[in-house]
Amino acid sequence: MRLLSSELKTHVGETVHIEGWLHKKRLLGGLTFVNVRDRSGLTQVVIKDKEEVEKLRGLQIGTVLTIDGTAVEEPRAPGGVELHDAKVTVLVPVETEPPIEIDKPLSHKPENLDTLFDNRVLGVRNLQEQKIFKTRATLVRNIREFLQGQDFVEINSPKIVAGAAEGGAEVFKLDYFGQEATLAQSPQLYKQMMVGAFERVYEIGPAFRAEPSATTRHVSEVTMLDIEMGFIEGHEEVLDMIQNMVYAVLHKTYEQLGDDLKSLNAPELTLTEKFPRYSMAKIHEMYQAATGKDMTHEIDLTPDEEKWICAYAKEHDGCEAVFATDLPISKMKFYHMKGDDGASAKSADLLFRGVEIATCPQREHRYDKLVEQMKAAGVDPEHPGFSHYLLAFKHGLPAHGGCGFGIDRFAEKTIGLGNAKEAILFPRDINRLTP
RNA sequence: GGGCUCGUAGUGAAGUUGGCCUAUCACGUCUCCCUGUCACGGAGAAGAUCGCCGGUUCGAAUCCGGUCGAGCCCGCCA
Repeated sequence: MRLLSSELKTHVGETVHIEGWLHKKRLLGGLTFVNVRDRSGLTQVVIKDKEEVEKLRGLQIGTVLTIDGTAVEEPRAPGGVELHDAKVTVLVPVETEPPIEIDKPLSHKPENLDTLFDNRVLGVRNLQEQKIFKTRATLVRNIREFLQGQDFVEINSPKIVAGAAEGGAEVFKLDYFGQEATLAQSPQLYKQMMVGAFERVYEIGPAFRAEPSATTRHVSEVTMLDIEMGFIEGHEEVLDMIQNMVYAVLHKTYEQLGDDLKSLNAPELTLTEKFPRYSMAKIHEMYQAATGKDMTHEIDLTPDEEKWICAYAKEHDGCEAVFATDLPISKMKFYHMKGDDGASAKSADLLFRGVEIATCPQREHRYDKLVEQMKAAGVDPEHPGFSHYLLAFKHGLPAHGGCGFGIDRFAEKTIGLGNAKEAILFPRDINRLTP
């Protein structure tokens, strides 16, 4: 019966059997320490029998083995328990040394992330690297828990779609049994349609962007959290929901994984329950006053402004998350709702630790207005790709809004990494299609 | 798409105003020593035609041209 490393402390004094990977050997002469890795962590095994140690001669990290031994309480051992009188059985011997470090933290210049990604399969055996992906998984789990607690229904929309429904961004085209199809760049239209059924829906899944972007923030296959909620009283209600989610999810994750985050050098969490909100115009103004650089002609925040306003909000408001509200109408898509002033859209970007992680607009839910905005945007409402979309509106959609929220960037910034790709197991960008 | 930068043992880095480079260091690997290590320690060894092609020069990791690969920034966005 196999025990996990985390279970040993409740089996002190017993003869136990563990299975895992050879993670580290330390030969001290008459005494050898062997670390065995399993899904719950490391077990320290103490071997004095020279014949048992010889079984591991020439075998590299990654060797699959079992150990039978006695669990002994030992304050000097990591975790307070170790195995004595160990019998080693090698199941899968590994004689090739790993191409990258497994038993020590990895280090790399940004230029050499390539080595990291090329060897990702083995790199994630590194416990430090694993923490990145366990953190990411915890963030996602906590997001699901929060949204389910708010009566959101998780949906899955198709990723193979007919034509560029949304327009704008570049899409990947593919042959679909003779028809031209594209990979979905967002579940946007589908989640809106589903408001008519469930009021509150969300989806966590891939979105495909064929933009030839090459930055630390962009990949061509991105994991998006899409949220949409109906019967809102106003745009503020959408922002409140997202703010409350981010606040709850980050606090919970920091509580659950505090030690891991610390060892990854993640920044201390600095959040207020209410995230500060500044209009885009106000940010341009404050940025100009602070730096002398005039960005008021920019329709969006520049990356430098995003960093600046986050630093400002942390310093001035004690919060690392901040909303940039009242996005200019020139940035508005046809399904967004115009602001009351007519010059802005009811939309806001959520910025966290220097980067945009979500866009949170209210949608235009009135059929006639929507059709009007589609025409104004050069989108043909008669196009077959939009008939089902409009059907939902014709048969009654309440006021609604939501967000597109980048999971990759959220994980990256939570951990304090320098590149969103580091938070993606197998990133896809202009140059990378494998592994 | 535009701009800038980088390419040196399996891994991470130093060297880049040409000569002291027969290329340095750390990790890893191999051999030996070591009974409480936990980034163990000690002694030794192997491992690099300095991305590739060409040029300048008495002499090139270093300078020039080309080429391939990668990174960062901008645009765009999550």
